[in-house]
Amino acid sequence: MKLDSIDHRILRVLQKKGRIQNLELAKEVGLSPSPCLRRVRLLEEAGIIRGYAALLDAPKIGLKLTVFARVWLTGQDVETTDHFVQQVIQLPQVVECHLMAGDCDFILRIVAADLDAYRQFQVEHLGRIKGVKSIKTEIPMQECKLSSELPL
Amino acid sequence: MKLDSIDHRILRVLQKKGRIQNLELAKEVGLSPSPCLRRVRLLEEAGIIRGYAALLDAPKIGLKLTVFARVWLTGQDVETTDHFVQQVIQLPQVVECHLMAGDCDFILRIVAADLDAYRQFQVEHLGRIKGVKSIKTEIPMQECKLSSELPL
DNA sequence: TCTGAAATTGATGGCTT
DNA sequence: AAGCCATCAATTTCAGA
Repeated sequence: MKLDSIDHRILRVLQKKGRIQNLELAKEVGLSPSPCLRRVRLLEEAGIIRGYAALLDAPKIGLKLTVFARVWLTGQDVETTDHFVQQVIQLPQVVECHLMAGDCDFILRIVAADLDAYRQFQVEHLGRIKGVKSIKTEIPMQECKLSSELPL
Repeated sequence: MKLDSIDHRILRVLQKKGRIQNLELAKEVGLSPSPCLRRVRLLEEAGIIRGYAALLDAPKIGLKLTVFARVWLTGQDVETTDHFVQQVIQLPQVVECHLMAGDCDFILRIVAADLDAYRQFQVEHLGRIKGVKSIKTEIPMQECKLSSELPL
C-alpha cells in the first residue's frame, strides 16, 4: 500500500489523538469527512493501523516499577526459544519481549507494583519456564520517555 | 482516586479497544451509557487515562529495525544527564529512554528504517549530544511482544 | 475521488429513583 | 451513583459532479 502525504498526516494525528472525531480529523488534514473516513478505514484494513488503545498511567494504577530482564536459555534451538516465547507473551506483566542477536537471548521489559512483586514474579513465573538458564535484571531509576508514537 | 471493579473493567476494555463507542463499552461493563461515560471522564480527568493512540505497524510504514542503545555519559551530574534527556526526548526515533541505576547511564529504544538509517541517526544525532561518552548498540532479531497494555 | 445531503446511530446532560 | 429520556451532534451511506 502506498501512502501519500494526507495519509501521513492522518496517521500523525491519530497517533496523538486516537479518539479524535472524524469531523475534526477531516478538518485537521484538510479533507471533507467522507474521504477522510474512507482513508482511515483503508489504513485499518491494510493493518497499518493495528488498533487503538487507551494509554494508562502505570504508577497511578499501582505499577511503580519497570524492570529490564536479560534472559539466557539453555539452548538456542527452535524448540527452546519458541517455548519460551509462547510462555512469556501470555504473561501480562511482560510488556516487551525481544529476541536478541548478540550476548543474551532475550530482553524483557516487565512492569510490577514494586520490587517485592517483581521478585515474586521472577521466581514464580519467569524462572519456572523450561529452558531458562539465567536472568539478570536492570532497574531504571526514571522513565524519561515512553512513547507509542512512531516517526513519519 | 479509588478504582472499583467496574473502573477496572472499563480500563481493561479501553486498553484493548481505545475507540470503542460509549454505548458498547457500557454494555460490556454492565452499566447504562450515562454512568459509564461519567466514569470514563473521571478516569481521564484523574490522569489515569493519559490519552488515546492509534497503534501503527512499524514495518509497514518502513521502520524495519529496532535498536537498543546503551549510553554512557562523561558525568552523572544533573547538568549532564538533564541536558541529555532534554535532547533525546525531542528525537522522534527514540521511542523509549530509561535512566538506569546500574552499569550504563541510559537505555534507549530507537526505531529506524534500516541499519544504514540507524548508523546515520547515531552519528548525526545521538553521538553529537554533549556529554555522551560511549554508545553500545544491541539489535533484536525479532519483536516477540510489544504491548501498551498494563496488567490490572 | 471528492462533495454534500439524508438517514441512522451515538453522545450528553437534566431529572428521578 | 445509576437509570431513563429527550436533545443535539456525529457517523455513515449514497447519489451526483
